[in-house]
Amino acid sequence: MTAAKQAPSAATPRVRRGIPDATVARLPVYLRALHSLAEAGTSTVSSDALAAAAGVNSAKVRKDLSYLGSYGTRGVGYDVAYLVHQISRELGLTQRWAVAIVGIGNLGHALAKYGGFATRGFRIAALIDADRSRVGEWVNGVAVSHVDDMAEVVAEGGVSIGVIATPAGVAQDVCDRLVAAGVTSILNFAPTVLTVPAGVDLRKVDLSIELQILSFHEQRKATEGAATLLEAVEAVVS
Amino acid sequence: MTAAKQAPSAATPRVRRGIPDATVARLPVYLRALHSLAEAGTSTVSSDALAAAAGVNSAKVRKDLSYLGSYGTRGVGYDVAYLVHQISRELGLTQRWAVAIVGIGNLGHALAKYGGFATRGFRIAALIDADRSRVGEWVNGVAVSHVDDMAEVVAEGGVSIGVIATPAGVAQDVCDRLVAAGVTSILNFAPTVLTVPAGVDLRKVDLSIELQILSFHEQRKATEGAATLLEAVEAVVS
DNA sequence: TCAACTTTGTGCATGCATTCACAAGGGCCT
DNA sequence: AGGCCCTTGTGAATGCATGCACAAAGTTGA
Repeated sequence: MTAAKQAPSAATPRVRRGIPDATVARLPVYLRALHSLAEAGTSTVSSDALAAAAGVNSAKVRKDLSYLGSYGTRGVGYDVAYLVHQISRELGLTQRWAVAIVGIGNLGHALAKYGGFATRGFRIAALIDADRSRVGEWVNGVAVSHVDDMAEVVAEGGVSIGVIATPAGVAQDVCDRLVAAGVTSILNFAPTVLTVPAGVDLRKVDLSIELQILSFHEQRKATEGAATLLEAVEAVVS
Repeated sequence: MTAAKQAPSAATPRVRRGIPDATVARLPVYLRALHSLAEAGTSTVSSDALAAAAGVNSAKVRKDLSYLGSYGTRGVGYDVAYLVHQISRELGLTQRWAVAIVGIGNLGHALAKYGGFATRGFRIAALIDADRSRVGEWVNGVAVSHVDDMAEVVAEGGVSIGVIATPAGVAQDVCDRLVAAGVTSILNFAPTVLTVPAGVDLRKVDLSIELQILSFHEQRKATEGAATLLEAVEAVVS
């Protein structure tokens, strides 16, 4: 069989998955909106309605969904349940990923108790901390393990995703240990830049950066009145 | 004076601030790296070194910084202290913004105790919850107020930034109340799509979405071996 | 059966972001 | 003083994302 890329005329099932990052980032939003619609008893949804629920443009919804395949019906819309299934499958949520949370401070506690993980396809398989006085404590039905036992805990739990909620100073060390233990995806909450070997995915959530971005726009708004006035004057004068 | 845009030949100070969003999002990362460098006693840094510390490309650093002005010295690099000052000013961090956190559950507690806000230019001016049994509780030196008193608390504290850490169901209502009270920037942690009037900035942090994106890449990795093998075979055959 | 209506899927144009590559500029050493 | 070396700042090219606009396709009603 020749490569489908060069010969798309043949009725080959699909060329190859090349879903853009921006689309992947929006699929969970659609998924949540679809779950809401399903609970409300809606069985069919148009791209317009889904776009409104997800807070985006309807053309974007259609283009995003078209990357998954042609799952809509023209003149009708998309079947909610079927679309939930397809997006879940594409995101890999049909299996339950085991997650380890490292750093059981305020944020780690909050994450451990956060219901949103369990309800989607994630299972908190391990809680890990460096403080021995915290080891053995139970949070949300999971016992806290010591960081020195990370390798065993990760292996036993089949953990593939690690969440770092430690102070910045130890985050890279924790990250290295997670990778050494076999974790291949990391979500970092520590306010520091981490480096990981190729093949390991890394995402970061930085609370303080989000506020600083808001600060920028807030300041811009404060000076906006004067600035737009100035621009208007310049436009008239020139 | 004619508009500088049409006549850049004149020695006008600066055209007008048009800093790209992508650059604004990276400035806090540079700022943090620069703080580290300053603490380590470094007084001058090249775009290469800063890029390494921030985890990005050096061309990107130079282009980002060039939007702020020409603050570097050719052949030498950037003065760390001066750059910290310029970025802070650009981000509006020379003033302390007052922040209100709404929803003092696990996440709200964690945010209230998070030191990263206070050390950068933010002051937690109010903690707000709907649960009357929680009102009056002190968290990190701030008393919890009831949501019905939001307008007064926001006005007294001069709050311009609101953080929503409530359950999804009440997030839009809380958001509306914040806006009515005069808040013009909102950071939403609730897993739901919020709508705000024009003139109000909205950013969201969604823990579960981040995990789902990791899940996508994790699944892709799992099937990658087979896929690349298939592609290799196709390439040879064609 | 056919026409009118609705909604998908996508080609295309536009704009934004990234990255390369290099000229311009400034310090340092002889 | 002058040349060498280093680093910035930026034009230009490429790639990615967005959103318009419309043909293709399917449904509904007469």
